[in-house]
This record gives sequence, C-alpha cells and structure tokens, in this order.
Amino acid sequence: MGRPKEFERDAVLDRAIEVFWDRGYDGTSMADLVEALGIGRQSLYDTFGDKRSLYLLALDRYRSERNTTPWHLLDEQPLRPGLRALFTAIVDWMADEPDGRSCMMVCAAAERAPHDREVERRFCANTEQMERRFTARLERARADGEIGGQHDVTALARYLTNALYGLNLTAKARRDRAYLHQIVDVTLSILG
Amino acid sequence: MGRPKEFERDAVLDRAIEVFWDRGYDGTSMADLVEALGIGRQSLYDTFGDKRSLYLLALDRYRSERNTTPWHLLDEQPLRPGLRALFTAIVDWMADEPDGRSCMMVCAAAERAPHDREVERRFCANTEQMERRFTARLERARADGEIGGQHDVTALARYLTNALYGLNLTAKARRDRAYLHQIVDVTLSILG
DNA sequence: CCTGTAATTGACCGATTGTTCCAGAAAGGC
DNA sequence: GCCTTTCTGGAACAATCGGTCAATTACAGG
Repeated sequence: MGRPKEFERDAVLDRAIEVFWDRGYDGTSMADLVEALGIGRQSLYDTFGDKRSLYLLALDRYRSERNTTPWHLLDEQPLRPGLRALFTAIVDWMADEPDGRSCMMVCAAAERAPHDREVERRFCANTEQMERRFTARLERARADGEIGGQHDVTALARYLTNALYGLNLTAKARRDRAYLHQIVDVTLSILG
Repeated sequence: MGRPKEFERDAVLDRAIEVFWDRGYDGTSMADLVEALGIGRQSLYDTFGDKRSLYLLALDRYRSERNTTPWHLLDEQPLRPGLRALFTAIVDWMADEPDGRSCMMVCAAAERAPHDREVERRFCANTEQMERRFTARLERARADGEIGGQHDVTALARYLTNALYGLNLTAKARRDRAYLHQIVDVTLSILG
C-alpha cells in the first residue's frame, strides 16, 4: 500500500546522530539536516516529526546502537586488567577524536538537560546504565575475592562513572594520551 | 568627552554571564541579550562588539570575578580537611542549583570548545589553573609530610581536577547531596 | 552660550529559522 | 487499466536571526 520510502530509517538516523553530535541541538538547523540526511524536508517531518523529536530519536539510537564503548573488556578478564583495558580504550578513543568531541550523551546533557526533561531523562538512564555495569562487575569481583571491603561496591561504581564523565571534559582541554592515562592510573589505583 | 554611558560595563557583563550561562551560546539571541542587559542594541555592539566577542568577554569575567569556588578553604587548614571542605562546598552548591546548572566553563567547553579555538583556550586555562591550585597545595602537603610519595603530585592534581569536572556532569543526572558526597568520599580516600 | 564627541533610540536590513502547503510521482490492491 | 495510499520536491510561510544605519540626545571643554 502506498509508495515505499526511498531511504533506510536507521541509516538516516545515523547521519542525524553525526550532525547533532558535531553541532549540538541549537547549532544544527533543519537545512543542515536536510542536506546531511539526504532526504527531502517533508519526508523528514513525516518520518521523524519535528526537530526536537528527531533529536530525541537520534539520542535513543546513539545510546542503543552507536555507543561503541567496549564494555565487554570488563567481563573477559580479571577486574583490574579489565578496568584498565576499558579505561585505556576509552582514553585512546578520546585522544583520537580530531576535534575533542566527547560522548554524545555528555554533549546532550551539557546543552539540553537543564531545559529539556526528556534529554535529562536519557542522560540519567545513561548514567544509571554505566553505574549498573560497574556495579555488576564489582560485585562479581568481590565474590571472587578480587577486591577487599574498604569501599561499598555501589560507591565504587559511582566513583568510576564520575571519573569517566570527568575524562570527557578533561579531554577537551588536554587531548593527550599520556596526560589522560596518568589520570586513569591514579583513578584505578584505588582498587590496590 | 562626549555623552557618558548610562550603564556600568561590569554590571551589564554580569547579566550577560547569567544569560549565556543559562541558555548557552547558540541558545541566546541578541534580542534576549538586549532585553536582559537592559541596554540598547547599538550600545551593546559599540561596547562589547558582536555576539561572539561579548560571549568571550562574559567567559573572561566569569573566570576572573564570578567563579566563586572557595579555593581559600584549601589553604586555611591541613590538606585532607581542606580538600574535604572544598569538595563539600562545591557539591553543596551543585545540589542547590535549581536546574542542575554546572560551572559556566564546563557549559562553554561542551558547547563551543570543539568549534571555537578561543573558547577552547579559555577552558584549557581554566583547567590549568585548577591543576596549579591543587599542585601548589599538594606540594606544600608533601613538604609538611602530610602525604606519602606513592603518587606524583602533578598526577594527583590532575586526578582531582578530573573528579571535579566529573561531578559537574554527574550532578546533572543526580542532583542529590548524599549521592555526590559518596563520590567525593571515594575520590578523596586515595589520600589515605 | 556653542561646538565636538560619544551614547542612545528605534527602525531597518537581508539571511536564516522551524515548519507547512501543495502538486506530482510511485508503488500496491483491485 | 484505475484507485488509493504514501512519499517526494520545491515553493512558501511568518518569525526570528545577527548586525547596521541614521537621527537624536546628552554630556565635556571652550
């Protein structure tokens, strides 16, 4: 029934992610999007709604499909090497980003969270997810006797999440592998 | 000579800080500024140049005059209580900000640093200043025998700066005093 | 007082903003 | 074939964007 779409929804959404990620919400115009997405203006509105709704869809897709943080590194090995591998991979990725771009959720939170409850909700969910991943791994480590009991597992997970968020900002000031690794070293030294 | 200005430059700049801080660079229009600053459009352009130049001036004034971080707490007491007092004051401030607003330099860096070298420069300077403040205090602590030698003083300073940056983002997800204090506890526990 | 200089005011500029309208094109079901 | 449904492309919308212009106003120095 009816004429079929000439584009793949997800592929277009991926391009929207790239544009919003690069220029932010207010910094991106619908004209920018029409050009970058390669579809007509009306198709854009029919398929994704208005600008804000497209932005939220892009955020959702980024979080579920495009965020390539290699969390699997955590589970494949003992706690300490796993954490080091994870943080190293993240820091290397940050140092390689040409213009110091950070995690899209961080960009979104900084720009829109104070003014858009839906963006705030998504950033909260992102934070909780990271926290849960760390918590799960730390609980296993505690059961395996890999870490002592001087800190609450939940507190440690929040501490690690906070450090990752910090690196997103620090990397904007110093896109320098050694510099960032030095911070990671101190951060992880808390686990002995 | 000539007609005197009817406004105080610094007071107007303070109002500009507030607007840019709240709505960001792209989110603020010149019309917004004219209204909030209470001066005419032409006076605005004559006195502060164009929008970007006003933004940079606002950032400079924020950094030199309006950033009320109580660094003095660091110097008035031994290292550990000083750090705890500083971090506690910052976390309390964050928890009290009604819409989860963070440090203006963080907002500026997230939105503009990737696209504006002058904003990036100012964020780098901000980072270095924080780092230097921590370094100076830590060096004194080391000389006084307050801390051991398991970590480089510079590395520790960068670690603390990174943690503060992280709290700016974490506070956007969880504007919760106890939650943030828990992170501070773990962060500072590294000093024994 | 008058003159020179600078600040104010408000209208105004073309460009761009997000969004909608509409005529036409392309498919599926009959 | 036709009809219905959906998608497309471009023109068009009022509103707003950052920025400028010219006329007017107000002070300082003579």
